[in-house]
Amino acid sequence: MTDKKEKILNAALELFAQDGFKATSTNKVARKAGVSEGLIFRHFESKDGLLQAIIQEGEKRAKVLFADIVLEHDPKLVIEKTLNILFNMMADETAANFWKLQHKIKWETEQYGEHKVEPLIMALTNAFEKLGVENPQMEAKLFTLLMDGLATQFYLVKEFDAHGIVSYIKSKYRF
Amino acid sequence: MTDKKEKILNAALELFAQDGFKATSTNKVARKAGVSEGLIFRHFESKDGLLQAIIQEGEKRAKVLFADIVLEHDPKLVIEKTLNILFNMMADETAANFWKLQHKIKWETEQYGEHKVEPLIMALTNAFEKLGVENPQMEAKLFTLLMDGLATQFYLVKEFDAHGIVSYIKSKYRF
DNA sequence: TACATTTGCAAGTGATTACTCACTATTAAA
DNA sequence: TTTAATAGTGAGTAATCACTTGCAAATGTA
Repeated sequence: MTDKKEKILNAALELFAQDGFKATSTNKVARKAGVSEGLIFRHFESKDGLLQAIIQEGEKRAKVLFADIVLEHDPKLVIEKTLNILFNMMADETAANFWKLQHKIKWETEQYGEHKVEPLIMALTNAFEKLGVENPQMEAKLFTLLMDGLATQFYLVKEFDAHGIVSYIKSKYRF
Repeated sequence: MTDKKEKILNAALELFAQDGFKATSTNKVARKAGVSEGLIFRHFESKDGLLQAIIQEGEKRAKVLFADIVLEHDPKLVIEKTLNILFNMMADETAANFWKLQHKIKWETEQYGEHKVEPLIMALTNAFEKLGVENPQMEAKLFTLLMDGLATQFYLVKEFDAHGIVSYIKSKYRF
């Protein structure tokens, strides 16, 4: 990975997350990265290729994030850690852009990527079962619904009180 | 409202909801509507004006939908009717496109439109209070979170079991 | 009828789009 | 040191973009 290639990725990530994929021109990306426009196509073939590279990196990060949860034995911690994903998304500006883009792009491409969430649903189902919940699978699905709503409002609602809501949810799920 | 003006609105609604606002060219809209491209600008001034016209129509529909809930006295019915909004969004193809666009456009413009949801949150808060919930305001906010998650998965997850999830939620909120 | 307004179209406009191409600079093995 | 591959540039390209203009047809109104 050359220096300029990484600069392209970073610039693209920020612009795609801010303005959207379609609304961001390759010219803009090149200027922000301090690079000739042609270099984008040398490295990524097409504008879509550039997006795919960013999304792939996102999948990697998601796997790392989910792995810690899937391996967790304590059901209460599975739930808590899942909710903490939201705070992980706020960690720093790069991370924030990263996850914002992942959510944003879902609506632009209309692809949710069910397979990515599947292991998380399994882990949650297992956790709820251990906790004696009547319908653990439904409860797990409901929980992912909540996470989606959380992300939506976190990114789109001004002055959204993430900490307040999350700690309220945690108190509700404290068995 | 002339016949052709309405055809433009319908074509634009469908295309914007399917492919997104930025990704849809005025040329495409005109061709789908069976109309000259110039006519779009005669009636709506700009591409953005066309979008605004559609969104305004959406706000009207939202008001009608919410009014029925806000005026409801029975707290259980407030909750049930709120959840039923999802089924209202599935009523017919036009309605589906309408609400899909409203959700999609949130991410493209990054504006959630808090003020629109405010009366619904008030109604829900009131309902939860009547039902003796400890923290009715938080519970109401949590409920809108759920509704956002519901919409997200309804539009983006293939084979999403809307009826199953909604009836599960209803059973959870049956006090 | 006469006149004014609205509705509509076809053929433009300059700007911007994603992408290509011919070429040079740098790096790294042989 | 020669050779080959990779990294990088800058000036193109045709196509598409939102939008304008001039003029004709339809419609309302007195």
